[in-house]
Amino acid sequence: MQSLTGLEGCDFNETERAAENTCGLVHSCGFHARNCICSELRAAFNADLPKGVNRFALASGQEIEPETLPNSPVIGVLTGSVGIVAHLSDGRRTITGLFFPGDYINLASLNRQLNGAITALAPSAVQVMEQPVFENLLRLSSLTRDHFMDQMNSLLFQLLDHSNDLAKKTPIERIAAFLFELKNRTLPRKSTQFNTVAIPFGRRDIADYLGLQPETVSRGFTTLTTEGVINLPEADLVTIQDVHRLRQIANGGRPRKRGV
Amino acid sequence: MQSLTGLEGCDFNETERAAENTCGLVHSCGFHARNCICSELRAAFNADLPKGVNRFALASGQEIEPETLPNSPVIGVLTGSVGIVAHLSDGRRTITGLFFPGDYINLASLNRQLNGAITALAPSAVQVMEQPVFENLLRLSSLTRDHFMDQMNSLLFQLLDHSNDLAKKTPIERIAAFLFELKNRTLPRKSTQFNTVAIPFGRRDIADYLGLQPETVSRGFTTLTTEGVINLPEADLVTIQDVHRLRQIANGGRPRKRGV
DNA sequence: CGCGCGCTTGAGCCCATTCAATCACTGTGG
DNA sequence: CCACAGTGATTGAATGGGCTCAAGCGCGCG
Repeated sequence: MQSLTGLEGCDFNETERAAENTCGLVHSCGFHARNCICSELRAAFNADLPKGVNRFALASGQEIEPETLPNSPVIGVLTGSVGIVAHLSDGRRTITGLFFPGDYINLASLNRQLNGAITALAPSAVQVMEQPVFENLLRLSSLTRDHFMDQMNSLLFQLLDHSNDLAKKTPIERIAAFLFELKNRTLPRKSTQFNTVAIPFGRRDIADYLGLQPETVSRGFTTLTTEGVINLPEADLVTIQDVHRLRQIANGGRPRKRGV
Repeated sequence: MQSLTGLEGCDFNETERAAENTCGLVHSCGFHARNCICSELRAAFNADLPKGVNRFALASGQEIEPETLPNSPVIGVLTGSVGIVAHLSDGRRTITGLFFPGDYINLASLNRQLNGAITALAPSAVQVMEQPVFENLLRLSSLTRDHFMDQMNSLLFQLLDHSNDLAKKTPIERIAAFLFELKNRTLPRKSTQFNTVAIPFGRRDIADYLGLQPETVSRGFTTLTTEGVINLPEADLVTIQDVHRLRQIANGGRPRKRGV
């Protein structure tokens, strides 16, 4: 586990980050998308960070090889963005899954293993729960059970939608859909406006997530900008000018060949 | 629910189909991929088909609109192949998810809804469990809980792999990967040989699942055939001649541009 | 048989990729 | 303070591959 830098306590700024959490607790459990289960964790184990639960700060680009983790744990994302990065034999890179604060990755699977490395796409913090602890928590708290089922199902539907994007959408449509995905999945920062989406990582990662080349992503953004659908004051900040049109595009409003 | 044809009992040939199930029971629960939970269902409710659990036969192409089902049920696939079919505004068609006997689709999600229609890609049979019944079953049987968690996680990893296929693989690579997916996910029929894969639906559906055009799929199959990697004695039957090479291809061994 | 349907094969054309250059920005050291 | 390299985003030009349109073929069915 040399790639993991253990934290003495938590050296990422918790109070600053707490604002990003729905639950608002300083000691976030990482599972705070809808229902916060911090209190459940505390009630079950009488501690905010019981034995078998550890937190790590990950630098941008830092990887966790699933095989190196003990007890096939559950990994919760606290802050930042985490992706599952797979490589083909000739080096092509794909981000198959995207995880934001509140999402979790369950590495416990009897019959199937995860392809790819868990990679921080931006400075991130994760919480690693060893499988026995996790199972205990599930057994003790029905609220947690429900939350997890829901969260898992939600992620599943998300992936189905993403498959839809990758399968038949044109580059611009994919980008439009991606913006909505970000809007839905990431919590809006207080400082930003309504229709503003912060893009949490670079063009290359966007491209690898959308099945495109970085250049194509760049071109897509400029096209959407010149058409007045979006604005990008900075490379990692998008303001949506015409939500209706953008939604139209995301839903197939920009086919390859204009219908004859 | 006019699109559903209710069954008086079960008019699909159970004894014939039972051979396809791991559990081998005549009354298959539809959740028999690894562990059979038929006995759990029976123990919990004292019946093979408790109230709130119904079976339906679906003709090829027949759809179930998720919205028309009561109590956001859990749907288990008993026989055949079921897909989630989504359409873009201009008619482009995508099969975002693929479900085989033993898989299930959980429509209970508080925060997110399923995009697309549940569609039988071949003559199929499904089991619809209303949510309350399902929850009861989960509550009563820890074995079922474990099985479901595992099944869900497995499906999730499957989808991640599929995203990898769609994002960066060339058509031929996708087809190769698809063959392995079929090989892994569908139970081999007794009558067939070792390295034989039965393709359970047509080119169009394959194309919509792999994000290609039917013509491209066809071309891909012929290319693989002429290269001696596979044989296709019939349009829906593939025998793998060179497993090693096919795996190589599925893993990125056929880039767009041969390395200069 | 004729018809329909689905799979296969062929020809031409967009358009995303590829290769390459430029630009914007950051941090480092002289 | 500027020069410099390094990184990432953007823009440009040319290519090739998958899509589109279309025809041919094989098979089951009325």
